[in-house]
Amino acid sequence: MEKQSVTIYDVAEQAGVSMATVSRVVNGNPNVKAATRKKVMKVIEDLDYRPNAVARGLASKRTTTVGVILPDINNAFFASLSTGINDIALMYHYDILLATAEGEKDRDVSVFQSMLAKQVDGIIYLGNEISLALRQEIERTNTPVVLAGTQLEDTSCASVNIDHEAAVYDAVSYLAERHEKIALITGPLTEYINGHDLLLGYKKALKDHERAYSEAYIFESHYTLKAGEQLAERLHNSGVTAAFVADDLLAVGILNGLQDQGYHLPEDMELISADNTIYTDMVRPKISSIQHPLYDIGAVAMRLLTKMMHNEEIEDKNIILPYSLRFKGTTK
Amino acid sequence: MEKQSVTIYDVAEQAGVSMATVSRVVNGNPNVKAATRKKVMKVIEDLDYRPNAVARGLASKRTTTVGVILPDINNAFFASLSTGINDIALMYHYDILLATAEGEKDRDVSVFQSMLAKQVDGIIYLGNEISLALRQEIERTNTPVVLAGTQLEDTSCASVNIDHEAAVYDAVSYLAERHEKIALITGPLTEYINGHDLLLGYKKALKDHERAYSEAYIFESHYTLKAGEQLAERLHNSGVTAAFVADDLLAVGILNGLQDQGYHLPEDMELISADNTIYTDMVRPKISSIQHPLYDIGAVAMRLLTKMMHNEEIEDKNIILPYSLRFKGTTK
DNA sequence: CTGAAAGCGCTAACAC
DNA sequence: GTGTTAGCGCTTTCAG
Repeated sequence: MEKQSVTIYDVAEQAGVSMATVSRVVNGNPNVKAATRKKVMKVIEDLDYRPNAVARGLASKRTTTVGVILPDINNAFFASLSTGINDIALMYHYDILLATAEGEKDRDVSVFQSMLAKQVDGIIYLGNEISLALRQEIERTNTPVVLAGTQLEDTSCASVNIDHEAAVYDAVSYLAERHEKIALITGPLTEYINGHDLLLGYKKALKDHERAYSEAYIFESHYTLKAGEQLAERLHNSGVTAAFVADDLLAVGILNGLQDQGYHLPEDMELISADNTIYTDMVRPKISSIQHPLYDIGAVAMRLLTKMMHNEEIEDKNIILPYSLRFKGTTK
Repeated sequence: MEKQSVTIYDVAEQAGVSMATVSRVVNGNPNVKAATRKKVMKVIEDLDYRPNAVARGLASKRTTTVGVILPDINNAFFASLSTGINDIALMYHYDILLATAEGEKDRDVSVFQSMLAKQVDGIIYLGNEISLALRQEIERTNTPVVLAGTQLEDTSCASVNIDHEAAVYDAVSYLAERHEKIALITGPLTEYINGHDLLLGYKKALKDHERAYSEAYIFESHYTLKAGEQLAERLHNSGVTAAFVADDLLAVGILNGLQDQGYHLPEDMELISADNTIYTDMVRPKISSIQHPLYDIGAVAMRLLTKMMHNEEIEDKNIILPYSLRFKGTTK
């Protein structure tokens, strides 16, 4: 084991300077004579010195690491967000400590605490929901936190978001021009977004277009292919002729379920889904969808976080990004 | 800013014991009298003491963090692998430092080095390819590294893998029972797996079934929907009546491209794809596919890594996991 | 079972 | 410009 790793002290000795000088060179501090710098660099090269980031973190109280908490990697929605985060993090030279928050209860809190223990410089939390316990943790810490894609009534915590209510409103309004009975198909209604934002936008759109609201048109499901396929028949039997689906994967399931039973879209049913992920382009007809700027949400969230970590001035810490509607094959 | 974080020293003082004892309590060291432990725990609770993992890492030389390097988060293939890694990491209480290796040249090496600098206890590298430069880095370090889903001729580095050659052989053999002209559709042939393993298995299957090999049946493409759609026409015109496609997304594109032009599967063309990701179940007909145990690869890789990190005995450090064929709608 | 003390490798005043 | 000197918060011998 020739792994007696070389330290800043070894470099200093070999170069005939002090540790402080080596540190300056390593950190690009300009207060070093060019000749000295060159000499030190040479030794660093020769000895193949690699600074220990842990020691540096302890001494400087900054780890250049940010924590990212998300519900599930296996989800194109969050993967897109992550990509935005990753690109900006790279740009600002932050590494990413990643963790998933799903699983047993309070996993989110323990994950959050574990990240604080590792002294991350900031945390981005992705997810539809945020528990009360976690909210309290966020308030307790001084570590900057940005919520991305997470709805929150109070605006005390920095966030980057989508206006779900307005998006649903637009989508349902579009459908209401031609349909009487329009379904709202969501995930668990106990989740804030499904039960609140979406429902609000949906009801408002119905009202503004003088369409009747009925609980029979609300379908609570899960974000899986299978759930969609199973729901299809029931959906059609309910008499609705159009639907807004809160998740792309679920929408694909519904589309397939309907088609497997011989129905045609958009003739028999108009469909608008939620995220315009690649899923919507993989099926035929392609699914019309709201397009949220997923990548941008991640990128903007990370950018916001860097500002907070560097104590820069922030004009607005609750950002709402615009969306658009993509009309493809499942709408007329 | 009431953030003068409480240290182990504060706890020791308040509890009237030494730092060492607090450390023992925190680390579950049994050599502490029950009464003392209780007293210390109480103070920890009262002061809301949270150990600083960075300091701990510096002192103990273990960070309980593993690095995971992958090409792209936006890829169901790697997302599945990551899930396996994540679950096992969680089980062994390791956190994950995640980084993507795509982008400019030698990004893989700089990412790798950056992880070493952060003193990760081990690294898992996911990806089809591995550069020579990175290979050298891996050899230089004492930090355990496991390659997952990465082909490598020499077996010096621990790895968990798929037998691509055999899988392709089986798939093509199956098609060869009914077809004369069978295409091989891959990503860039410069990549080891595409240009070597797949090609070998493909040729062997053709030979064993006395089917002619022709370069005209080899299609080099990219792993995107669009590439597949664009390839469809050309594929059909080439005269082949069956194809093995090395990537699911690409396969979906081809399926759609063919169907958009009025062809029917499997009548006009039999298709077998590579990874049996959810994509293959989202389209109609569902795509027949090789099923690699993606989750398991990740899980086994992480398990292997834990063994290496804990210096446990390892029977075989080059693991090959079995695959199976899933016959769905694009084969007869 | 518990305490004292020596670092882990680096940064950050503060002198010179 | 450069060196000196304290720590950062914790683990870990080594005594007792």
